[in-house]
Formats: sequence, structure tokens, C-alpha cells
Amino acid sequence: MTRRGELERAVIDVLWDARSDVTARAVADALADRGLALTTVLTVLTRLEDKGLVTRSRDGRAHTYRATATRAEHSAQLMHQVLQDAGDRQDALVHFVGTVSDADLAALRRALDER
Amino acid sequence: MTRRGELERAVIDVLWDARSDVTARAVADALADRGLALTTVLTVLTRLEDKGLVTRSRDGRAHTYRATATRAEHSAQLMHQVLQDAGDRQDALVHFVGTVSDADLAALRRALDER
DNA sequence: GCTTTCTTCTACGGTTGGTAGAATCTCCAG
DNA sequence: CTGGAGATTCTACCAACCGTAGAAGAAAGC
Repeated sequence: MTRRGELERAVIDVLWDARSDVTARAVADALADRGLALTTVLTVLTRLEDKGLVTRSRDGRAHTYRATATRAEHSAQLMHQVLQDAGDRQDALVHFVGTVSDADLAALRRALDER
Repeated sequence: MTRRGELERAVIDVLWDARSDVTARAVADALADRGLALTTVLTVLTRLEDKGLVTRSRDGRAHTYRATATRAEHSAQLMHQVLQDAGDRQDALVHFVGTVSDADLAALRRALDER
């Protein structure tokens, strides 16, 4: 699997780690080690918004951004996506369960017991 | 390979549906409705090989192709990939289990009982 | 050898993602 | 109310990926 959208990933990670809404500048600051231009961050945020992963609201002259789903929700969605394209869902789930680590297995069992 | 590579997906689907090795021509025939050139199919197969999703072996004049993993194995791998990028695996699993359909839930329970 | 059939090489146009300058807009201070 | 600081939008370039395939080279039978 080629790692696609490395910067987009980093940007949304910032939003996920922040507990409140974040400005573009704050995102850029959080990614200061990359030395990005502010417009670069803005572009990425806009693209993420186009994909529905991020929403924004005006706050004075600036915008604040927020991820539409939590990191865990997003991961769960992706897993559903995979299942959707899997053909035989049951078969896929069997193989998935058959290959998870012990820790993940325990987590799965706990989660199932909750329902 | 979530939603990218529509043709690549169709090609590997053919390999998954075939129970034995397949030639490029056979793949093209299976996708006859698309009216693809043989070279197009060859190119796609080569790219899939580069990605490690397909292997081939010479068989006289032609090559035969085979998927390196079954469809279900591949789906399971993708799910692991998602988990890998999920940050908190447990949290992701909880959300996943919390949102699966009843049918998937039953399949999950069965699969877990097997282990 | 010649023809058929398969493969490799090369390529082009479209899309996505990383990156950012230029132009424009919006407030706030003076 | 006007200028400037800071934010946003517009536009663009380049690389990688994908769909698509022609042209050219290789192998194998007749």
C-alpha cells in the first residue's frame, strides 16, 4: 500500500489531537518542523474539506477547522469501506479475526461483550 | 487500495474469481465488455505485480498470473493496514464493533468463537 | 523464413497530492 | 476612514499514479 496523502494525514492528525477548533496558523505551527508555507496548509485544509473530512466555521477574519469524525470513527469507517469492497464480508471477517494479534483479539472480545 | 484503481480492481477481481492461473488474454476476455486492448491488460497486470498483489510464471510462450493473496486475505490485510494507521487500535476496534451490522456482528462472534 | 501471438517499451492525458506565490479580502488601530 | 497586518482565495507547477494503448521486439509453430 503506497502511503498516499502524507501531508493530508499529518494535517488531520493535528485536528484529531486538538480538543478544540484550530486555525490554519495553529496547524502550521504544529507542523513547524516541516517549514510549510501557510498557504500550503490552507490548501490542504480546503482539500480535506472538499473530501468531507473537515468542516470550518468563520471566526472573525480567520477560519477554524475541525475534523468531522474522530480518529477512531474515521478508522472504523475505513474498515467498513474495506468490508464493503470485500465481496464476501463474512469470509473477510473470518480472515481478519484469524490474523489479529492477541491484544487486538482481547479488545475485540471486550467490544463484542459490550453489545 | 480503497477506491483507487478501478481497472486494477476489476483485473484482480478476475484473478480472484478464477481458481487457477490465468493468462492475460483470459483476463481480457473476462473483461470483454470493456473492450480493452490486450496491452492495457498487460500493463495493469505488470503494475499489480510491481505492487506485490500478483505473481506470474512463464508457461511456454505466455505468462500466467495469479493473485498473491485471496480476496479475503487481501481484505483482512487492508483492515490491518487501517488499524496500523489508527493511532489507538482499541479505540478504533470499539468504534468498528459498535457500528457493524447485525449480520457482520454475528459473523464476528462466530469467528471469535473459532479461536 | 514467415506468420501468429505474446511481451516489453514508450507515451500521453487525466487526477491527486505537495507546495506555494500573487491577488484579494477583512479587521483593527491610529 | 484609511492603511497595514494577517487571513483567504486563485492559480499554478511538478511528481506520482492510473487508464489506455501503439510500436517494436521475441518466441514458437508451420
